[in-house]
Amino acid sequence: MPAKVDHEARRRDVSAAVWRVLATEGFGGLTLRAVATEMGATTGLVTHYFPSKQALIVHALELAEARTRELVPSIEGLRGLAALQQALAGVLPLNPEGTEINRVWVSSWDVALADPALHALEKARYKRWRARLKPLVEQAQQDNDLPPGNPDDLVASLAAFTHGLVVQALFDPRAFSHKRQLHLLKTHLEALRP
Amino acid sequence: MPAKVDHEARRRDVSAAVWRVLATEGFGGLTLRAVATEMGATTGLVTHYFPSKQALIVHALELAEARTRELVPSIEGLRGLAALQQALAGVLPLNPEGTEINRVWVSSWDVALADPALHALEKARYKRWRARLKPLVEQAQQDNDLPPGNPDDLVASLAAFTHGLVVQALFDPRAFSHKRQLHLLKTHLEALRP
DNA sequence: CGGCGTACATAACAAGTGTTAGGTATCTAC
DNA sequence: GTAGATACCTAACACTTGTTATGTACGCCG
Repeated sequence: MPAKVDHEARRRDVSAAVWRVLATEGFGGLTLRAVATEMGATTGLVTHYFPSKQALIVHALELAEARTRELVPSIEGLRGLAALQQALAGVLPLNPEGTEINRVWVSSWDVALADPALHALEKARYKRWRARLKPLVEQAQQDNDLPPGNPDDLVASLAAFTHGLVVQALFDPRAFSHKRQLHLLKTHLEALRP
Repeated sequence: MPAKVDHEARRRDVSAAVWRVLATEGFGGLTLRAVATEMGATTGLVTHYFPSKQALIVHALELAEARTRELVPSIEGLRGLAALQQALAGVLPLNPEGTEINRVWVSSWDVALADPALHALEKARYKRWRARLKPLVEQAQQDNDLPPGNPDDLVASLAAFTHGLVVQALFDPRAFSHKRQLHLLKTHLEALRP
């Protein structure tokens, strides 16, 4: 069983190329050739690591989720509203990588809405995100920093606010500077305080 | 100068076909052939009314905006918070047509992020939407139904909340029933009341 | 009725698509 | 050193893509 190259590492190289293509061209521009030339190789290499384009897309989406998770700064040491604010701010396009990730994310919604399998994946991803936010919301409610009521509703509303802000910021980064995004988030959370 | 067919009417037929394709396949599936077969014609007809695919895309986006505007129910007789709630609720995917429009809308963000010209159009569209909401927000502030402060910030936040809700509802219509969407909107506005 | 310009079908085009099949080099294991 | 498996390139495949040119039918104006 030969192992002249590190299979996993090489696969990550392909991943990186996929990512770069997505960040610049969006899902509409994701082709095997684009990925191949991006890493100075041929389609043969790409298909060697990913059996089909569908597999490549799925992988790209997993990648986006993973990157999102590691982008969001640690909320260790924080709890309640402060942790929540940190968690939400971490999703915003406040730096080049955050912008990149969100571009990929938003751009994926086209394929995700058209393809049932991807649709299901995206739906599950949203669910997971809300589940991760929920305990923070509940803490904030206990601290009387957020109004009482169904925490699931609050989580959904906050997720909505955040992603809606992401989209607007992507299309008009000038009007939605980093400072303003954070200000909007902060003000929004304060306005909700009972 | 012959006029055996109503040029404008025929053009609208093409429009309708474009729309049906977008609603089912998204922008990724928008091709001249798809439009042509959708209306039982050939690519020759399509190109006769739209010189290029880019023109077709631009037209499709204008169509989406027009449909959105006529979808939103009249807010005549209403003012302030009530009008605002109505205006925002009108954007939500609460019926088949609303769902269709939003699907097209969200799906367009892929191409819109990748193409500079479309990017500019989308940015302008967002700006127009916020401008239309602004007077309602200001009225609501005067009525003390919304907290004081920069109205532009409030508008952006409400637009964010609404569109973020749209996206979540598109991906999980079961979890975001019509009733719940309206409930979330109502609760959200109430929570903002000073 | 003859000419002209519009409306569209037909069809070809070059380019780009995902997928698949050899082919070759190179390493490991014996 | 030989056998076998992996890594990757080359190249072809069958389509699909947007665009363009050609042909034809047909209503209007003179």
